[in-house]
Amino acid sequence: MARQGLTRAYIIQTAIDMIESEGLHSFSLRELAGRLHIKAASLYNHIQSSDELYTEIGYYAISELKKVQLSAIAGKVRSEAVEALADAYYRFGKQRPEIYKVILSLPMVKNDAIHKAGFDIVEPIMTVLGGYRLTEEQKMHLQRVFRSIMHGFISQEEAGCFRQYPVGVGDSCRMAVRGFILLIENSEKEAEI
Amino acid sequence: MARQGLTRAYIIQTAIDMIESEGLHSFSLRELAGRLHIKAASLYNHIQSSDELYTEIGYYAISELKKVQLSAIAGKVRSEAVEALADAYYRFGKQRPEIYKVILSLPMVKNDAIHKAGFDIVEPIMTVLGGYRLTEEQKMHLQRVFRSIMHGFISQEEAGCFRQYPVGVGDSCRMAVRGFILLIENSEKEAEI
DNA sequence: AAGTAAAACTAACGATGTTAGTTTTATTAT
DNA sequence: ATAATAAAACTAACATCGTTAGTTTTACTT
Repeated sequence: MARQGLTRAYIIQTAIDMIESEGLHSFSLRELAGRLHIKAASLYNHIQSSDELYTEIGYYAISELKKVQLSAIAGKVRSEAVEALADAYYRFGKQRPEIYKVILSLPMVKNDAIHKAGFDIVEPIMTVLGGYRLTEEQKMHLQRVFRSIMHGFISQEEAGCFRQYPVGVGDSCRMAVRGFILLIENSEKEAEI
Repeated sequence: MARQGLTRAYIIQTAIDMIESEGLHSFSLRELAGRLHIKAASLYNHIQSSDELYTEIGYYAISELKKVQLSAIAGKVRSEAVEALADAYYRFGKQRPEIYKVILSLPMVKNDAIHKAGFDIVEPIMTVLGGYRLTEEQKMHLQRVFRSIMHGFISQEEAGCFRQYPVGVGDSCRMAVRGFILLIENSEKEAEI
């Protein structure tokens, strides 16, 4: 039964839907095939391997994350932009944790297209940092600091590492962002000398 | 062949050695059993499940991480202690990445003993923060900020997310710690008012 | 109407964690 | 020293996983 209308894009989207609704850990090629009313082996007519599928899903996640970040900083600059960016990042990780996890599983070692994805991750924060008077080297460092803070909060909260104390994690995160802004402003002063 | 001298502790230690030397992803109960010269099914005379084994390994990793942190801050206070703590944390994650990964896979949802492990993770940074004039709530937030920064750097560098720019990741991390210290000092001023 | 290529199928392989039931060993009690 | 017991090994099997090989069916092209 060579069914028509079963495209690669549709398969990937179905996989994304399943991962978002039922979790990454319970996802398998056989479940995906079942949802598409085909056998698992038939998937290999559309994809080369499960790695390839996860890579595609990772690309999707990165582009979604980039999208919410760019729309969050639209029309904003400096500290206001930083706060909006952080808020968008945090909300994405909290609202779509399963898809977010896929990003990290991306084999960044690989070549070609992954390079592009790497810049998609970096672009929003680099744009915001462009609003400050900083050297290129400072921007490279600060971009990493921002991503570390945000990823640290998201992944640890998701893992349940932040349950110990009765204070809101969102508040903790905003405090971290305040510290990050302090660091940017401090770096700006150093750059002026 | 009911071999003598095959204790639960020895099995766990063997698993740790294997994970550290050959990586978490290539570890399996059958490989572990092979190294111990028994069959995989026989492992179940000593452990209840692979989850239990990973939990034990996670406890080990947490205690090791706590150890290096506590020895790093011995005799130090305030910013010097923060920097030493961060340095020890970063080095641990970099030198023992496979074991570090197990910590996060710990099912923090669970009850009882995991609670203790949670406090082992928090204790060193809370000790250092004790050297500042901060409210309890500030300490709770700042402890999370510290852990997020450190975990963010370690896990993203390990995942290869920091390959884009030709500046040292260690330098980026030290910059983040400087920002964290700025945030602490800033919080201290607010607490005094 | 015949040919071709895409896309489905069945069947199987090796690996994973795990369980049930059996046999061996080491220690304890008689 | 011998018999009983409990611990710890065994074999065999199950379901699930990703994946491959080879076959059959479908839909489009000539």
